[in-house]
Amino acid sequence: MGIRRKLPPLTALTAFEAAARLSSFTKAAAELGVTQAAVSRQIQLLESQFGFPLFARLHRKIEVTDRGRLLASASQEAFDLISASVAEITKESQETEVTIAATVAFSHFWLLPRISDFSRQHPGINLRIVTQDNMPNIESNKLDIAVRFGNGMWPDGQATLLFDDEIFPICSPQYAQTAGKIETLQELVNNPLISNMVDDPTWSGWSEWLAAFSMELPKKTSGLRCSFYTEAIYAALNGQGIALGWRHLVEDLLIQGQLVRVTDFTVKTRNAYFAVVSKRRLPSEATRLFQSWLAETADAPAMANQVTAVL
Amino acid sequence: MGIRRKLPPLTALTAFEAAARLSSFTKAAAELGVTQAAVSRQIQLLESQFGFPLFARLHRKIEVTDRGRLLASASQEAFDLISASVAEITKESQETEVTIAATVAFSHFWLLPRISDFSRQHPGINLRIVTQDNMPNIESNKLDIAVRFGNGMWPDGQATLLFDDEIFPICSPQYAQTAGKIETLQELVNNPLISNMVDDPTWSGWSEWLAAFSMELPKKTSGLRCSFYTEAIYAALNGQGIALGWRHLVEDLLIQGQLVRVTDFTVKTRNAYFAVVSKRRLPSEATRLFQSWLAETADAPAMANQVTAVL
DNA sequence: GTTGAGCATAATCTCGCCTTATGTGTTGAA
DNA sequence: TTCAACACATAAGGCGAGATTATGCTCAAC
Repeated sequence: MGIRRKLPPLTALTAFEAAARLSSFTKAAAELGVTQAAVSRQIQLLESQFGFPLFARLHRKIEVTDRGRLLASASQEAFDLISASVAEITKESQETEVTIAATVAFSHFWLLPRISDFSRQHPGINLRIVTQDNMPNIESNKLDIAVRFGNGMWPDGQATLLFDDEIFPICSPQYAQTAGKIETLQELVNNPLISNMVDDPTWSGWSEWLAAFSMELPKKTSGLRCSFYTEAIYAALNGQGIALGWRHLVEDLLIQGQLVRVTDFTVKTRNAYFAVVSKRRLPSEATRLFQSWLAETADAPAMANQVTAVL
Repeated sequence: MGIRRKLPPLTALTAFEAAARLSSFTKAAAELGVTQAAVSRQIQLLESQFGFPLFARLHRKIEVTDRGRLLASASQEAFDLISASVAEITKESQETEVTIAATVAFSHFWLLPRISDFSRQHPGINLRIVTQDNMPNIESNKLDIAVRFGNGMWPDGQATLLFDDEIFPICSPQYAQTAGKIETLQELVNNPLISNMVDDPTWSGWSEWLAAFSMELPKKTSGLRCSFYTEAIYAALNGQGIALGWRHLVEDLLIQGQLVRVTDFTVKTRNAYFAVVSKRRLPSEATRLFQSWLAETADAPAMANQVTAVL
């Protein structure tokens, strides 16, 4: 459909769209700043070109036909689209605020511990972080950047890869000491396994993790069942059992020695973390700076000396 | 935004859109059937009006700027929208096929038992029924009508109410006889309660139904747990316990005496059944006929003599 | 250095679109 | 019934947006 499409005369279409919206040639003419006759002619032109009427001429009013209604709604959408785009590229705001959306876990364990580094580099830029687990819509929530986990295909924005991830069991050093050496997955599942509620289908829980090694989660398992991933990690920090650690989320805690890995078994996730920006909006300079900082920081090795969130 | 929007010259915009898409003024000119100079002038006009370049002029090629890219993508979408709409209203097909989407339960218990009536009235129209539980997209699946359960607000189409619904417990006559009289909800929950898996948030299960009477579903309940609603109803028909009956779905079976109500407790649903048609497409005569048949039949009382699906 | 591909610029023309003026049909008040 | 008023249609004519033709400019390739 892209190439060689047949478009009706667009000036005529604007006249038609206004007339349909206002249900009046005269009002449409006033809105467009032309005479009523001009609108009448333009619409006749369209109608003769299509070969059917767009309006039913009633006594002192007009009424769009079914076909006309369809065309009017499409035209209105189209012109709104153009108009919004023009407004977007025309406005020259020195935007100093950047709004970022991320999940609770990502925010807490990755973004917030690192964010001060960005603010130090760019003191003039104000960051607003929207922490929300269900995927927010970029347009309607006025987001500049959303950090999402998935396959990189989203309809509302352009995604750039931050990093893949992998998942492995972790626990506190104390717990590891008392539990003793864990060699097999069978030994592993005899420990209390800390899990959390998931409604995100891309998220992996214990049963999916074990399934990667063709193992089933035993019917009867002990271990906490938390509402959020953050709580699961804190439970592990408190020595209450073994949780699933997502590498980039727990890396700081591993380096600081607050968590340890209990086995070498690990699962690489099929999905990955992406930074998503709107297709519709022009990224401000501040947004662009944040995006490149995000990409750089995602590439950089985890920092041991990093101060981690409230512990 | 609707009124008095400021649009750039649209002919210039078509030139720009083509140039951006083809990355060449010359090719754009060829596509539009004008000279290269014309395209060049139009784009200059746009640029001077905006006050910034839309293309970076490189040596033997051009490259859209960031702002240009945004405008180009919006323009392309807009023109595609118009072009599609024009194609839709221009085509004059005597469509004789109507494609209807509905859930498994609605299809099985309501639509299919009644459909022959429509075919008898309109032998020339071929019906294609897409039975699918997750909500299909109207545009991409080329649906003419979708029957949906919800609040009537969907972004992709215009909904007209078919009927409200209510939910009450039902079982087979044999089961009712052996179970004896059921007066209270407490007696009710002591029976095996047949349920089915739900992922639809608008769907109500036993716990939601009981909650309407400020009652909790006991932790320990007996009763089958089916994958689909249809299976739950068949389980009830087989006398395996008490299921939740949706009035319009089980009405035929009630009238035929294959199912009976066990209590007068009933819950009116907040949502309702709607027939949804695309905003983008012009309903064919056949579609319109089917839609009015649907509305009439939904209004009509249930028919006892109706032959019901394979039993 | 010469060539040539692709965009810019200038001068000119023309037809698409607007305006003015008037016609037609319907309605509602006198 | 009549007539004024309102809303869209139609006709004639003018003007300017946008097309054309012709030529210039620039830079990479040979």
